[in-house]
Amino acid sequence: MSKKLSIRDIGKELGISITTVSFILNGKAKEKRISEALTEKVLKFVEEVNFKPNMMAQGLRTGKSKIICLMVEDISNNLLFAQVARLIEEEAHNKGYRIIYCSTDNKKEKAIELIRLFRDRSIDGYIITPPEGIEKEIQSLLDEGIPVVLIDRNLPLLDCNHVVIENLNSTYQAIIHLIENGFKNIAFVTLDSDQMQMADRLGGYQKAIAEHNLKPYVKKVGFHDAGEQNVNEIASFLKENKNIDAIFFSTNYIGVWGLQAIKSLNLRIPNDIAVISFDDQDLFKFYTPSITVVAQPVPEISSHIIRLMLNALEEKDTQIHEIVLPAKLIIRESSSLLNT
Amino acid sequence: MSKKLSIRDIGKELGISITTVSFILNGKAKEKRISEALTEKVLKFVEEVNFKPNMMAQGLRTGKSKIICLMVEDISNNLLFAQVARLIEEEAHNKGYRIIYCSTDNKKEKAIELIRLFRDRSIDGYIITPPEGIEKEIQSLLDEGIPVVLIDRNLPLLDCNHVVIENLNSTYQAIIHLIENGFKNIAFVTLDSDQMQMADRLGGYQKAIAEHNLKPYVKKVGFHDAGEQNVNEIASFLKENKNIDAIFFSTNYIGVWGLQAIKSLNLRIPNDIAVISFDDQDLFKFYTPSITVVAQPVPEISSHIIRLMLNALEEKDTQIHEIVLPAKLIIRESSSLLNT
DNA sequence: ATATTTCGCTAAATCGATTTAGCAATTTTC
DNA sequence: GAAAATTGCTAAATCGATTTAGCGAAATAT
Repeated sequence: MSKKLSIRDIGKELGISITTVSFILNGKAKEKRISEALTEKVLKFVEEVNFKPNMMAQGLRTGKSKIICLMVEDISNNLLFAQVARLIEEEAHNKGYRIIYCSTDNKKEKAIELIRLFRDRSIDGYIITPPEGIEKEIQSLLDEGIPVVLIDRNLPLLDCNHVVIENLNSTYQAIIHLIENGFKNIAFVTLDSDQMQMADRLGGYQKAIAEHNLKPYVKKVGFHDAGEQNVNEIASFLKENKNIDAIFFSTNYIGVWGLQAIKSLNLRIPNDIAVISFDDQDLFKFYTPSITVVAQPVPEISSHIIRLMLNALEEKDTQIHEIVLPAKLIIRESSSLLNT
Repeated sequence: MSKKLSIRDIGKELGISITTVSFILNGKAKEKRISEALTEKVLKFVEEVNFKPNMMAQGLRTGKSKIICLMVEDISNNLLFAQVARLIEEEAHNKGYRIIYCSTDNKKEKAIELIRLFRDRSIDGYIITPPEGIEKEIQSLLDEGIPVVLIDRNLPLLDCNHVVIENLNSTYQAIIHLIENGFKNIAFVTLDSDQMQMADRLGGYQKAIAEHNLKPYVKKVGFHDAGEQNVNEIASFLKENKNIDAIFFSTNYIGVWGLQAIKSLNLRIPNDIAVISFDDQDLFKFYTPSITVVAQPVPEISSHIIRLMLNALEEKDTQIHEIVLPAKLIIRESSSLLNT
């Protein structure tokens, strides 16, 4: 291949100034009163030689990198994040943006470090699943006018774009579903965390339980470095509360641990214990019996995320948007005795 | 926050030239005979004010973006890719590199388009799961001296770094395991594709079958846009070949389809049909019965990938490396009648 | 004591774009 | 027909780094 072209080469070749070329390429031909004839000539030539402006030079001059940072809990752990990554990718590319990713492991320190790392590198926008306690860092991004979209959970202290689901209500509906199917001693297993989305799911559970004068059974487990230990903890919890006849797992990986715990105790689903988990995945679909889930509308979530981000980047929309999407209860075999 | 510092500000503040600052920051103090006293003073000051050089300016001048492109089949589909993404992330960051990702859907045209898109934007290196037919594009990257590491599969026409697993031998071993457990009519379900890794897996199957004078049963299905159709095709295949007593699925998603097909026919695993799948995942671990798999050593794969890439980028190592790692047969309940 | 080398540092060019300020030529206004 | 406005374009500064070529002072050689 030949050496890379610059805007200077284009100007030289056509016998015009680089200023003119730049104006035309940036769609300012009209505004800058460049004749239509010349405009077309330049565009045609640029197309012909397949000229692409150097991003570094553009970035240096404009201060924009055309890069969006996708900061998730763990790109490999919760399928949700990889799916979002996949779904926002194409639209970003279409608008000339690239996406870098990084994983926080849901740790405050790591998230702060990553934000600091990237903000020195002129990232244009951030899509973040925020751990608790990074409000200050995010606020300072916002103060600089850098678009931020929080996803999966919100930071209530912050006035920031976010895309979340109806955690409280969808959990409430799921518990109601269990209650309507005759279950009385319904447990709720969640993370030991104050994250917004978790608090809301717990809230939905508590609301349903309180409304029906049932006894709450809440078990909190640690974060997911400790899979095996969490399986044991859930098993112990079930052994200590033998009257539990239904159980709700507040995330997909807790659901996986829970199924292991139930298997280890030789309990039958749903006869001995009914099961619902948050988040859908192959394992739940094809488990025997299949597991009822609260499924997040991943495509809708993703399209909202990227739309919010691109609109903010292109300054089409400077308002703050708080998007709350409904989740869907997908009823399978694990949550009703009638089905088996 | 205060405005962003530049190397010029540093120089002004300390009363020295920006040249000196640049030399020191680039570790060329010794080489350029800057006194130790000044070197330390500058480093201390830079640390104090937390100065970070502007990547755009550096990139413009040096032609390096400090960005690696991770081009996979589909970041959300095969967990393998998301895991690799996760595992290479940290080491790349440590060395000052960021990672952008994109998905080819295993389509030649899309891969070519993406490479063209990114090469105009000075990406320093590419980690690619190549679809067939993009040899020319990759060769032209190589010709420009841009490091490329192929992963998951190789392009045999190319002299290029790659990290793959022993597809042929590991499949061979898995089939031998079935044979040793007394299965005689062993089927192999794979993609309708000539990709290297698939060809090798088929080769391993054929070798084992031929060595034991067994009858081969090979079924090829389409790519994974058509999940339901593929389930049906596998089911039909099994109905047409009722004497099949064991089946090997050559990727994880084919494995998932296969399990659905087997379930739809009400066949019991392993009594009616033994099962082994390539690639491990939760579904196989926790399925009832648990599924024997050929598991890829994802951490080893990932560390080789990023090491090859970083060494090539830092020009520590200009040799081409062809890394072939062993995979591991994880024997579970689905592949032996003795276990049940 | 002078010529040469070494030391310690810097001025200025450069990468490739954007953008401000402004220049001739032409057209309009009165 | 002269002044004013518009048209169509460009020169040059700028973003913030790297890097080449080189300068004056001090150290060493002769």
